[in-house]
Amino acid sequence: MNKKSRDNSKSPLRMTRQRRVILDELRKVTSHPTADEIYNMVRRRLPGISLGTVYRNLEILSGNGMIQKIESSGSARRYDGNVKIHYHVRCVRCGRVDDLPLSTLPVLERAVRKGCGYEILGYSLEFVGICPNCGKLPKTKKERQDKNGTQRK
Amino acid sequence: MNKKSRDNSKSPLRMTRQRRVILDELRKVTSHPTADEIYNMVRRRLPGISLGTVYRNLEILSGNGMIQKIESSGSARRYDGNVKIHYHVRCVRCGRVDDLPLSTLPVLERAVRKGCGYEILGYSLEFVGICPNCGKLPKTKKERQDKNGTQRK
DNA sequence: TTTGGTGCAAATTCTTTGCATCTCT
DNA sequence: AGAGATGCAAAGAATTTGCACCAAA
Repeated sequence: MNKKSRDNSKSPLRMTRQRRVILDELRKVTSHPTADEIYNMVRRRLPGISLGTVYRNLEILSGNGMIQKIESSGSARRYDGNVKIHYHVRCVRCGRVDDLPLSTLPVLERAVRKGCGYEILGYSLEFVGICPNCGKLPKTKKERQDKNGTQRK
Repeated sequence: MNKKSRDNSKSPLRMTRQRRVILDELRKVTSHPTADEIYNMVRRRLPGISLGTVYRNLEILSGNGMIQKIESSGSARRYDGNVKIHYHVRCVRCGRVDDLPLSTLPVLERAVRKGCGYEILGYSLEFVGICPNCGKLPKTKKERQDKNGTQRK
């Protein structure tokens, strides 16, 4: 984790065709695709690419701050070509992730830095809800069963 | 799996020995164990229990609001016997999760409910940092490579 | 009794890796 | 040239599930 600015022990990022196309495809959409979805998007342009390469590149690109990893509620990891700080809502039914029009948020970290013993690096915040599409559908079997689920709020 | 309060279509939760012991063990600790760790804790009392049963019960218990699921940063799911609302810090190095002495937090949801199209159910918030133990150790190989990582803050 | 629960093992899903071969810079 | 990247396939880790038998209520 760190810095391009201060780490000169690293070679520069090599821009292979695969890497360029992955980055390009990811920047074209706002759908926060999973690795597999990206694989399929990229495959239209580079039929021979492998899923492993997609995973490796997503890891490298996010490691370099060129894309953003969105990992949370137990489901498949998603990626975001938009690196600016912003927040997401995840649909508990279909897993879809959307951006939130939330400009600023209170500095949560300050409240935490006091005596918890950890060196706080940041926080991850994600809203959960039901997307417009799923809102129209009846509840899933699992939801009917679930009285409470992961505690939220 | 389900309702006690408002859903009368469901049978009440049957308290099997396995379920009772899992709940009991989980309530004894504050370490936010993973399913596998819970499996090992429970096994000391019920040597014949299977991991599948542990998973099934953790799912049912959290579905009934009797325990809390903590799922986030891509690593193994963890469980918390403390159902009261509180927040966690996760160590980015060792994955350990601790409670945070954070009393209240601003009502984040209000800011979001406006036009995002979702029916907001809540949010999940987790702090990330380096725990006291890991703070003493040198960086991992992975950390040295990672110039940025999942965007946070 | 009867309905849900259990143990076991196999199956899934998502992600990572070893290795021989290529290819950017 | 040579570090780093790729494709392929196999390996992993975490979690879920089918099924025949068992046990709470």
